[in-house]
Amino acid sequence: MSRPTMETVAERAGVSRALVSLVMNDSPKVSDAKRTAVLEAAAALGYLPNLHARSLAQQRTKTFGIIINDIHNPFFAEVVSGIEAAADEHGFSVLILNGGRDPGRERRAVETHLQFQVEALILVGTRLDDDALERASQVAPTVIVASGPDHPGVDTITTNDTIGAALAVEHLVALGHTDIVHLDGGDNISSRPRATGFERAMKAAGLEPRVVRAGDGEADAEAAVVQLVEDEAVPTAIFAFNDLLAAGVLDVLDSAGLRVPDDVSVVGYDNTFIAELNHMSLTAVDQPRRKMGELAVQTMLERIEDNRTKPTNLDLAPTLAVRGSTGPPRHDGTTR
Amino acid sequence: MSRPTMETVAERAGVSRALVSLVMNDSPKVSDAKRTAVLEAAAALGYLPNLHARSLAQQRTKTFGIIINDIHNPFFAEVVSGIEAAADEHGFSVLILNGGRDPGRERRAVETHLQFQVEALILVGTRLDDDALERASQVAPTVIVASGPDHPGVDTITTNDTIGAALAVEHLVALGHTDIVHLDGGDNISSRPRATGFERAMKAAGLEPRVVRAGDGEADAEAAVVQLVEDEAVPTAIFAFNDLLAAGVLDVLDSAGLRVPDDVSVVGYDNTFIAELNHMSLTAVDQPRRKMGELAVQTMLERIEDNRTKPTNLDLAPTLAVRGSTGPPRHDGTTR
DNA sequence: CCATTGCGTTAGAGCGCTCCAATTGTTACC
DNA sequence: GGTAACAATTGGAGCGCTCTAACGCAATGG
Repeated sequence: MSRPTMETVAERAGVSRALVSLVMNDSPKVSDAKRTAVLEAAAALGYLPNLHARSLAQQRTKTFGIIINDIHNPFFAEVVSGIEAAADEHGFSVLILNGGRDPGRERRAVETHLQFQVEALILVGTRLDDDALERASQVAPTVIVASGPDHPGVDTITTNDTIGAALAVEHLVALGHTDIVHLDGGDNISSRPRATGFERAMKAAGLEPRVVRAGDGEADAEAAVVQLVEDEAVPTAIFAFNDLLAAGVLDVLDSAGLRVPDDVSVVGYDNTFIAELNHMSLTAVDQPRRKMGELAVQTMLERIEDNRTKPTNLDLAPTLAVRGSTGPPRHDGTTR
Repeated sequence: MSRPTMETVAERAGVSRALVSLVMNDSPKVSDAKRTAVLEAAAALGYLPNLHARSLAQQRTKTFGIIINDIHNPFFAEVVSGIEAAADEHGFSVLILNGGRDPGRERRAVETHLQFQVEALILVGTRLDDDALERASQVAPTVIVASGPDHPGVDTITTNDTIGAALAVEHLVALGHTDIVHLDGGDNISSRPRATGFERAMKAAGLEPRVVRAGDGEADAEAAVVQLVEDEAVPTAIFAFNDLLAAGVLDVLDSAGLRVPDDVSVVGYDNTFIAELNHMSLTAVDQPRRKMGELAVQTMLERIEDNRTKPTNLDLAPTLAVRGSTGPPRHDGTTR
C-alpha cells in the first residue's frame, strides 16, 4: 500500500527529483519533452503528491480552517458554501471541523486546525470565550461569521439585527398593523439586538412595542402564544425571533382556530428552509449567507496577503422575504 | 508569526529535541523532573506540534477523510456526528470535505484527502461512478454510507429500503387502510428499492399497490397529488418517497380541503427535522443515522488495524416513527 | 576563439518531527 | 570491585517535498 514518491517518478521518467517537483508545480522552465515524460510516469504510477511533505518544505499550507458551530444548522451550511467558493477562487483549500455546539470541543478543533498549520481560522457561529479567541488569534488570523463576541484582533462578519427587526416591523406597519408582538430569543446571543431593534422600530412608527420572552426553539413558542390566547391578548401580528419559533407560533395559532394571515400575521427570522416550505410559507428576514462566507474569505486574505493588522467588523444589511404568512389585519382590528 | 518548534522547546527546557518528542507522546520512560520542565517550556512558548512533520516522520496520520455529498442535508449531518464520535473514541481525527452534490467536485475532494494521506475514506452519500470508486479504493480503504453503488472493494453501510417500505405499509394496514398510494422518488437512487418494497408489502397484505411517479423534492408532490384529486382517485393513505415529498403532499391536501389524518393518512421517509415539526407531525420511516456513522468507522478500523480484505456490506433495519399524520381511515372507505 | 548569456537541469540542504541505536548514569548482584 | 542490568537521555538518519545555488551546454557577440 506504500505510495509512490517523487523519487519513484523521477527514476521512472529518467530525471531528477527536483525536475519532478518543477513539473508538479507547473513551472514554465521545463522542456516539453521532459514534462510529458514526467507526467506519463506520474500517471502510470498513480502518483499523488504528499501534502504534508509539501507543507513542511514550503512553510505554508494555503489552507483555511473552518469550524462550524453546529453542522446540523442549515444556516451555517450555506455560509460554508460561500466560504468554499471564495477560497477555491483564490487557490485555498478548506478544512472543516465540527464544533458540535460545545465550547470544549470547539477549543480542541481550534487546536487541531492550528496543528495543521492552517493559515487562518474561520469560525462559523462560535461559542468560544474571549480568552480562547485571544489565544487563537495570536497564532493565526481569526474571523467570526454570523455571531459571536466582538474581540479586538478578531474580525467579524455579521448582519445587522436592528435593521432586520426594522424591516419586519415596517413591512407589518405598511400592511396596516398596529398591534405587533415580538417573541424574543431568550438567552440566545442575538436576542437582545433583535428585541432592541424591534422596540426602536415600533417607537419610530409611533406604536407601542410588546415583547414576550420565549426562546430559540419551536417548543419555546408554545407557552408564550398559549398565554397570549388565554389572556385574549393576541395581537394582529407576531414577529418571532427565528423561523423555528415562528413554526411553533403557526402551530399554536392553528390549534387555537386562528388563521394565518387572516387573523394573525407571522414573520420569522433567518429565512431557512423551513420558511420556504409551502406548508409554512413564512415571511422572514433573510441574511445574505453566501455573501457572508465570501466576505469572510476576503477579510482573511487581506490579513494574509496584504498584512492588514487592524480589525475589520463588517455588518451587512439583511433583506425581507415576503411570503404567505403576512397580510393586512382585519378591519375591526380584532383577531376574529 | 513563526511558531516555536521542538528545538525551541528543547533549548528552553535544557534538554534534547528527542526528549521533547518523548514527552509530547507521553512516553513512560521520562523522569518527572524533565517532563515538567518540558511541559512548562512548551506552555510558556505556546508550542503546538506540527502535524505535517509528525505525519511525515511517523508515516501515518490517524485521520479519516469524510466527504459529505451535500452539506445542506441534515440527514448526512447526523451520520457525520456518528462518525466523529466513533473516530474520536479510537483516537482518529476526521477531516471533512464537501462534495457539493457534484461528481467533479467530489472527485477533487477524494484527491485532496488522499494527498493528505488519510488512512481511510468515508463517503456519506456519494455521486462517484464505479471508476472513480475503484481508483480511490485502491489507494485507501473506502466505505460508502447511506447510498451509492455496490462495488467490490468498497464497503457499504445502508438501511434496507424494502423493510422500510414494509414498515410503512404494515402500519397503515394495521390501521385499517386498504387503498394506499406510493409516490415514488423519480430518478433518485433509492427510488426503485422503496417502490419495490412497497409493492411487495402490499401484495403480501393481499392489496393492490398503486404507485404514482413523483420525485424527491417538495414541488414534485404537487402535480402528482393534484392529479389524484382531479381524478377523484385520492386514496385513504399516501406513502411518500421522503419527508420533503410528504411535506408537499400535506400542503396540497390542505388546499384541497382534505384533512390529515381524518381524510388521508400520510407517511414520510427519513424522519428528518421536518417530520418532527409540530406543524407537520409526520409519521415517517427512520434510518439509524448515528449508528450508520459509527458502523462506518468500525468497518474502516477492521480494514486498517485487522487487515480485513473482503468487502463488508451492512444493511440495517429502519424503524418507524409514528406521529400525527396517520390514523384509521373513515368507515365508508372514501376520503370525504 | 573565448567570454558571456541564458535555458534546462540537478545536487543538496533543510522544513519539524519520530525512532532506532548508542551513550551515560545508576543500582544490583556475585 | 567488577560487571551486568536497567533506566534516562541523546545523536542522527530519514520521512517526501521545495528551493537556492550551481552546473552543463548551446547560442551569441566582440
